[in-house]
Amino acid sequence: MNDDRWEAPRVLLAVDLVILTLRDSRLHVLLVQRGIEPFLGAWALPGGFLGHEQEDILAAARRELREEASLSAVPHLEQLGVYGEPGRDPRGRVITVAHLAIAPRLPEPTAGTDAAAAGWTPVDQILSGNVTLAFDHLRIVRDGVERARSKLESSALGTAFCTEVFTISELQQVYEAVWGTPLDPRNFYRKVQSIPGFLLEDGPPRRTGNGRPAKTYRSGPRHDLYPPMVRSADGPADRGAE
Amino acid sequence: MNDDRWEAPRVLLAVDLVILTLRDSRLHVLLVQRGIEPFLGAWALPGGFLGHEQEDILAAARRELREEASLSAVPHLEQLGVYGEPGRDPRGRVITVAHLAIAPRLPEPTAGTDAAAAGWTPVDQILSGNVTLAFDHLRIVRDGVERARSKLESSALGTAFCTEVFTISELQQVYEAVWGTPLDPRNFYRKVQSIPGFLLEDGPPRRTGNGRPAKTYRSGPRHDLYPPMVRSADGPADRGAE
DNA sequence: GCAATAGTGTCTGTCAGACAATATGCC
DNA sequence: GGCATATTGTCTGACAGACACTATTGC
Repeated sequence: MNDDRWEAPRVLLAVDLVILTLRDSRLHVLLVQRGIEPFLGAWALPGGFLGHEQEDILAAARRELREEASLSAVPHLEQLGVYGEPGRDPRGRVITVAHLAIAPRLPEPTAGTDAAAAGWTPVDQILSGNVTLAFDHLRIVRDGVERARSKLESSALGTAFCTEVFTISELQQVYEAVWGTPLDPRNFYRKVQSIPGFLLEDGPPRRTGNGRPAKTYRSGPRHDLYPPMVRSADGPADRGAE
Repeated sequence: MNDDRWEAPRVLLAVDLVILTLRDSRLHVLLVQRGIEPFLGAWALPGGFLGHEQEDILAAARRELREEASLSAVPHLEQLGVYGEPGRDPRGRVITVAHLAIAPRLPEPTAGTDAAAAGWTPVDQILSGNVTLAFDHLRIVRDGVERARSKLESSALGTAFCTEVFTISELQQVYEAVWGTPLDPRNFYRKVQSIPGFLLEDGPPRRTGNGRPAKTYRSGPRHDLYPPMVRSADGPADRGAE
């Protein structure tokens, strides 16, 4: 750190949330319509400033999660990164710590204190540029989705999109929605079964809607998957070069 | 964001650097011995407060890299994460943005303005707890090393440890040192060759020390490796569960 | 029976790991 | 030649992707 006699600048610290969920087999993110300046009326990620000087950052994120998504039991929450370009906020130097939250299908949110409206928006709508976001929130959403995609490969994060008890085909729908790729149900079935500690069989081995009832599972103790799930590697072409 | 009339708290913003390099085939990290309170005399990561209110975070990290490691050409620098538990610094609420820097063998550093001493320390000395670090810097080093290990798999980061022109066995030493695993030279040779865009052949196909001269290469245009390098998967046992 | 979904078995190409064999330098 | 390192070739087991087939439900 630096010299003590020199006065270091202070900055405003915010947290923002990329809350992802699945609705009718598509990946959605929670957005709020801003009710205050700046960017009044624009869509933005839910978030807010640190509540008080001693509040923990993760605790602030959880608080916003409760306040803006009325969600008590937090399934998964992790730090995504810091976004703090000077000039990103006209109110002064604001540094925001973005967080990624994964949740099973949540109820339709209601507008909060600073938001004129709130709602689930399909992620592809945002990534394709059809919805414009305030601040640098487009980039944050992009980073959050990419993080979710890659964490699906190496961790049991996919189960966080599901209810506590789920079937393998439900889990498959999660992977298909987040990765945006169709998967072979039979190979998927074999794959997830072969990863030790990923899934635990649940009591009554039946349930479901139309055909043969499926066994039910719950998330196993292993959070880091080994061997990992791998994306089909179909497009080795368009992967980032340079 | 929140209500405008309410006064949001301000925090001190710092950057810290995990600068990794290879010295005699072992992974080292740059540490400085603190010359000021708090933790006077303790070893810590190089870093410092934001220079002025409008300084970009990455620019601040680059500045510290220059100042504390006397390094002009920055080979690789990326954000590692935010560390900001309340109480981690007695001077007040300090949020630090940790960065990961990878460099080829650097000269022995000299003590900077706030540092009584500076030096390269073997990473395993730190991870095994033989060296005690100030603040939460042990955790930051741990996260930085883990990030470097996993990025070696999916990106061309390994070449950032090498000089501009290098041989394949030199690159192999990088992988072995960072991963802490011996690798078969023949399979390694085939593997890196088979990844398109990873390596470019350099002009004079000769050089080296004792046996047959090796072809020389430089880093190719591809930064994301596909297919990825994979760690031998030897220990599926001790991977993190629960 | 038929439709629909769940779950199993088998084949095949690819690839990582083991390791033999060859090439090219220095002494 | 002898040693050391670089580079190529071959074999083998594991595994992902394709896909035929069986099982169990509702109608």
